[in-house]
Amino acid sequence: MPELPEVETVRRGLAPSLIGARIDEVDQRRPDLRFPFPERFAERLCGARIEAVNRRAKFLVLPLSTGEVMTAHLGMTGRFTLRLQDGVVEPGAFYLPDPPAGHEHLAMKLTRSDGGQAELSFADPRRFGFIELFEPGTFETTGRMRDLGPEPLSSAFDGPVLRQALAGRATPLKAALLDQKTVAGLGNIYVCEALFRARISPRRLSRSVGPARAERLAAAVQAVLSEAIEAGGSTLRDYAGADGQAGGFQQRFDVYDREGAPCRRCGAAIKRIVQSGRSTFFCGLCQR
DNA sequence: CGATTAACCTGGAAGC
DNA sequence: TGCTTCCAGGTTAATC
Repeated sequence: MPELPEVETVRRGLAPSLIGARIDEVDQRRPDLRFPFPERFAERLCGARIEAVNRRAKFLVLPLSTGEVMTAHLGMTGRFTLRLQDGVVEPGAFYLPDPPAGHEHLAMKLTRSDGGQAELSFADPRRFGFIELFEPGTFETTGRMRDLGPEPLSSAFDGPVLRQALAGRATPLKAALLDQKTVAGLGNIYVCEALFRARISPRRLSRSVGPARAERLAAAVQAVLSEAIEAGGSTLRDYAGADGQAGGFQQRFDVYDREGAPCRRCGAAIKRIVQSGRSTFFCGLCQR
């Protein structure tokens, strides 16, 4: 389901109920998702409090009172559902309707910071998602986290940084931007949309991006991600925000899933090609 | 070494 | 109404 804006939307929805909550019970219903659950997973979580609900790239990041850090990646179809018990639902509290039957792989009982009870579950039909636990002090320097590129919406990302990350690479821009080492958090939708806004061809070789194009592209990445977050993400199939509401950004796609439709800028038909085994949508006239 | 492809899974939509 | 094929927001192991 998710690229950076969708994960950020989920983060914002979950945070009010999860921050300060204590994990009372963990019901792990299978040994693995995309990867095995962490060793002694339930044991390490029970009794811990969730100290913050953060995001890094497409990962939700939950620092715990034990010093360990839990991370969750939603893969393509992962979804968190929060059920609040009777009597503690407040106006504005959120609730997700039932997740896909038969695919709730994890459920945790929580006591919220206000004393109310809640259940947080993770459902994922395709099981491309995964949940990990980092021992104290090892988050950001271990495993998958270590190799992530800069956060696109942080001051660590700009035109020169992007140009440097692309320098010398023979791969098409589309593939380079999907690579989480180049910049962290983009996926198929927002790569297509950012390239359109920057008027750069997805087939252009990364090493041919000069200072001007790098500047346009970095700005386009930041603009499209910011606008998508503002709209609550994009809802195509499985994804809904933490409050169960569909995102709205899919209404504003310029190119993604618009094969044959007129380019909003020049009117030419939007093209679809396959790169790295995935669909790329672009305007063959506007994007060079 | 870097760059491309195949594989991991399920379900929904489209085609016959 | 089936049955088959294709496709999907991601990551990574294997292969060039």
